[in-house]
Amino acid sequence: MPPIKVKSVQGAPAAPRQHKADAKAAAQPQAKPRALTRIQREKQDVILEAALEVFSMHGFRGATIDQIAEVAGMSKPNLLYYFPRKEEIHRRLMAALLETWLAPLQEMNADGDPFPEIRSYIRRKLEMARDFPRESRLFANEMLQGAPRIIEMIEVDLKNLVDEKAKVLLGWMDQGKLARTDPYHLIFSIWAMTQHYADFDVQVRAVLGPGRGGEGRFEDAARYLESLFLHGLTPRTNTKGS
Amino acid sequence: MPPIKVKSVQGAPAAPRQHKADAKAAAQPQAKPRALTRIQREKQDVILEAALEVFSMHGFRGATIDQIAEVAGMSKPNLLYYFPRKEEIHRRLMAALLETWLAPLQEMNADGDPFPEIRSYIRRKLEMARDFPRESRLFANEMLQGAPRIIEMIEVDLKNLVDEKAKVLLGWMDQGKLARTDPYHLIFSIWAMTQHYADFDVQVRAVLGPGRGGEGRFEDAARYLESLFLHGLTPRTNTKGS
DNA sequence: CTAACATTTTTCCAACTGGTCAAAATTCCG
DNA sequence: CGGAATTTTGACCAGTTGGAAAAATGTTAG
Repeated sequence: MPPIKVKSVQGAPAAPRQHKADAKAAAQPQAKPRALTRIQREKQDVILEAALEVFSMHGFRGATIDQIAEVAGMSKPNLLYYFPRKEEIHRRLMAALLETWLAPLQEMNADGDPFPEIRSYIRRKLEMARDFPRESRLFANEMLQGAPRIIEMIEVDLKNLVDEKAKVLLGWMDQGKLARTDPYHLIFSIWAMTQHYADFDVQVRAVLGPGRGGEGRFEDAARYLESLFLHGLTPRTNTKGS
Repeated sequence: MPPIKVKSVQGAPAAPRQHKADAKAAAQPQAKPRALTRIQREKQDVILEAALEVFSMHGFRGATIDQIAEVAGMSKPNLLYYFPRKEEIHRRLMAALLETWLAPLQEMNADGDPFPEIRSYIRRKLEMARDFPRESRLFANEMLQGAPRIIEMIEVDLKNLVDEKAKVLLGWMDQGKLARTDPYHLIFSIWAMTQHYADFDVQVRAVLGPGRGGEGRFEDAARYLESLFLHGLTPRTNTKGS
């Protein structure tokens, strides 16, 4: 599983509070947003990075602005200069996350063959669990709370995407290229297993122990999942494959 | 999947703060714990139930005593009469939870045949996801935070149990009754998929939509998982099984 | 260099947090 | 019933929380 390049969690700009710039020169019909400065871009990134760290561990309510500010290496009021409220930070994080999160599924291609496609989808998701565990936990935290801040995106964007890919899977089944099962639960199972290695990482490492819980665990997981999805657990005596 | 009976989350007693009973009659070498009264048992149950609700949604730090007290229908000081601190409530919840959580795996029997055993393990876990989603989320929340309060139980009790069951699986593989794969990741995959239906329930329901997201979703999941674990996704033209 | 703007710090606040305490209300039991 | 023990309440507290205001300091284009 070679290194992959996925942009870290970072979304569209949101200029810092325009101070009391609205009081003076009210002549302008719209306050011109005035492109972000270098410092703004940098600091916002630092803050989002710190917020990812904290939110992903403690959830929205369990995270405090002070803590995020400390991790970001700045004072709380300074942080609040860039993001006027806690919710705003979280929103930015979630918006960027969702894009990143859906990308692997989008890549699943109807013109390809099911097994290579599913195999590489699993690989990509597993790489994300390995390389972006905090993003994974941020997502999981939001889900555990009932997804209050992203429910409509789940119900619309995600649902549409899954519906579309479920049709692709059904198409493959009709062509006899894939066992006939529930395409939705098929997708869920891939999500579940790959998320697991990020979200329950402590447990995975503790159970595997120091010997097998090292970096190799993702390779082992990938191999296991491939064989599970390919043949299940039924023993095959004629083991002649590569 | 018929209804199952698993005791709700409730652990060993922990007598309420003995007031300032220690000041008077210091003659006694050990203060006799004095069995719990009816009210104590009842109220503690009510509190634990409320705490389960709140902790499972917001995690330890995100939950507040006031909120738990409100859900439990009592005042905060009254709640604190039964559990002197927040951590105590959480501990009780976790202790009871772990027992309940490990039970299904313990039941997996080396003398049985692998497929019926694995099949019913999956069923039991899925039933727990359906019937005790809050317990599942409580567990997930603790994991997401790095399991600070139960790490040693994970590293000892859980690890031992899994090591033992991994040997059972390996035994089956040696007998040619089960495909040769990684037994640890096999167990992880069952955990992952079944937890998913409790922890990511919002997502599952939203994606399945009102039509298929109803009660039947657990039956569908059970059927899908059975066929996945049995044969994987490879199409079988000679569909002659029952 | 300097005015205009961007950034940072200091100070402050009201609401909320986990938790205490004594007094009042209730329950229990002989 | 009556007294002892248990349970509940209301007032309170120190520390934390999200956030506001304004003053102080940097930065940069003209």
